Amino acid sequence: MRGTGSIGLDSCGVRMVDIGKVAEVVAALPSIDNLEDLADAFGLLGDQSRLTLLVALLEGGELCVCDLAAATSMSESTVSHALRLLRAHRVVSVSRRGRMAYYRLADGHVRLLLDVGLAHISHTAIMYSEPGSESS
Amino acid sequence: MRGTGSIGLDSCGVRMVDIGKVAEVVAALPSIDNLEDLADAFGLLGDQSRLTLLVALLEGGELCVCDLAAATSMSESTVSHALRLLRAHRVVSVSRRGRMAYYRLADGHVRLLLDVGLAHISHTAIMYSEPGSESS
DNA sequence: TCCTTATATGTACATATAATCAGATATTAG
DNA sequence: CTAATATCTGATTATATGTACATATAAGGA
Repeated sequence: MRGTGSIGLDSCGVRMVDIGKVAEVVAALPSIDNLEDLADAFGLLGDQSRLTLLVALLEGGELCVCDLAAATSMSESTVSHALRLLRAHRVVSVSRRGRMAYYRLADGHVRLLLDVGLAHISHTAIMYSEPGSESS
Repeated sequence: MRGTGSIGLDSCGVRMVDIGKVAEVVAALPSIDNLEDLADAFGLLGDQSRLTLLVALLEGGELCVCDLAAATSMSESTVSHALRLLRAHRVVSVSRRGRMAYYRLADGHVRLLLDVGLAHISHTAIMYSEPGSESS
């Protein structure tokens, strides 16, 4: 069921070229919820302030708010707001000792994504991959 | 130079608790430009429409605009706009054959990030990792 | 208790972003 | 050339998002 090349309409009138392939892709797509969650996670990493804080935590292991602010040249308020969001999404976790709050990465996913991302930007610039023989 | 625990101010009056660690983190942080690029890349994946299109391309290999629209239940215009952004950032590439435009993933980085992300959402939910002994 | 420190929060504002619609471009067929 | 098809683009609008400022909470020290 591939490469039919047929042009057709589904029952709702949606135009398609390769009906078989579309069906294949639809079947392979994750659920809307999963895609939403994943987009959400990527979105959290898609802001420079938050990403910088996370990388700082990746490097430093555990840092208090004011050290995070110092290390990233951000205001403590900005840092606190960003951490609140990250906290809400369980990306970082806090240990309160005395009047300080020490943050660290709490999420294995994000740690891996950060590693993958950092590994590639350190390879100088962008690396384009060959088209790749895709598949059925 | 770790765990000094000293509280101090730098020459510009920035408050810090662990000066040594802050210096360490600052030294280890990627350049602003790199962080910007990385945040940018994550940001592209941080939208459900774009992410869905990219996953569709990851599964389908190469699809024309109308098939992408059909597979993702989005309007062709929305798809086209999203693809334009992705094209501008070299995340996808086009082959125009006749009056059709066939898109595919063009960027090895993104493919890897998608794989990592998808692998983890398929592991049901979130996996928390242990704190990790931070370093030096 | 009062004052200072460390962090958290609310609100407002300014900017950015994405979806939609209408129209433009480009390609093929007749 | 004209008509039809596939994709692209621009403008508008609605919503989301990041940031700054002011204030609130909470802890420790005098």
